[in-house]
Amino acid sequence: MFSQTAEYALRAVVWLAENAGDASVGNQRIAEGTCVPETYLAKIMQTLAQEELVTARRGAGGGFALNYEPQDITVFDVVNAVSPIKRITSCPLGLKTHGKMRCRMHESLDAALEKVEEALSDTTIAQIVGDRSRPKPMCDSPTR
Amino acid sequence: MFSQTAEYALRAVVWLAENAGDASVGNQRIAEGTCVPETYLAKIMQTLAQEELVTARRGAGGGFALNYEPQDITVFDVVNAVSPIKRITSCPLGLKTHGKMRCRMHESLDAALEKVEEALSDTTIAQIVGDRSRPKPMCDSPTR
DNA sequence: AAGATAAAGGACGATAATATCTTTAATCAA
DNA sequence: TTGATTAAAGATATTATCGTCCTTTATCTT
Repeated sequence: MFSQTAEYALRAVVWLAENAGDASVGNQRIAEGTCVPETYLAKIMQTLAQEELVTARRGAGGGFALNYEPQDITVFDVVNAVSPIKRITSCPLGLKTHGKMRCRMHESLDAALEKVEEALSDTTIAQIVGDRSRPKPMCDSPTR
Repeated sequence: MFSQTAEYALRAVVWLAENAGDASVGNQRIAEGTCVPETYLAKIMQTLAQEELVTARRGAGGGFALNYEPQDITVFDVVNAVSPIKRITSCPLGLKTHGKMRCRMHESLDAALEKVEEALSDTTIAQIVGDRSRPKPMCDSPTR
């Protein structure tokens, strides 16, 4: 239901919130900390940078840093940045007889999508990091 | 978010509820009525038959018929039959340190999945067919 | 200015989802 | 029993997603 890419992006953002503070951290270190394939994470971080969830800096001492405070980033923001939830706002069949109106079936599917948006918007990255009652995600290996 | 396969399966089930009554209808006619590629629909109907949402009969006069009354089939039943919603019931990373416990992040994702299940379970096929205030899905072309 | 570091970008593979085609098996009617 | 009809099943093609690799560009340090 949620793409692998979304899972990876979330791990990276949570890891940054937990381990980076304001400093930039290189892709390689984030990949190690989150058990995400390094080269693929590079692509995902690129997208997150384009969507301005993180800022990217090249060169020595460069890397990625969160562009917002963890309490201002929701799970929805991250998921939506890398694999946008496509709401069904009009008939996907493009039928002239339907016009803009959706049939009951697509209305039902879209209602579910709306619930997803709501649910994902309910959790911030800060909440994930701050929840000491639960295990942290990521790797067994030390988070360095 | 929802697969093409799920969309097709829903169209087929709704179409059957609307047009077939108790009679068996061949795959070809269902495909025409729903604008779904015929050969691909055949595969999907096969799955729906295996999941016992429909009954399949071969040979002349054969085809597919709903195995339950439209009011007893929900959108969730259909979606789940062809592309099951995979709930996140334990740490997807398989970390020893997590055990069965999910981190807050995966808990949040799973909460969204739960909402989807609830939302899709709220609508029955009968409701879709019975809603005269909205356009019907499927094709512009005559329904047969 | 020169070299080292790290992201950007493009090209390329691997895998999974979507879609098609062909053969086989079951069922019905004559 | 024969032929027509229709789903089952398996092989194959197409497309999107996931993942890797290599070259280029920007930035920092010396």
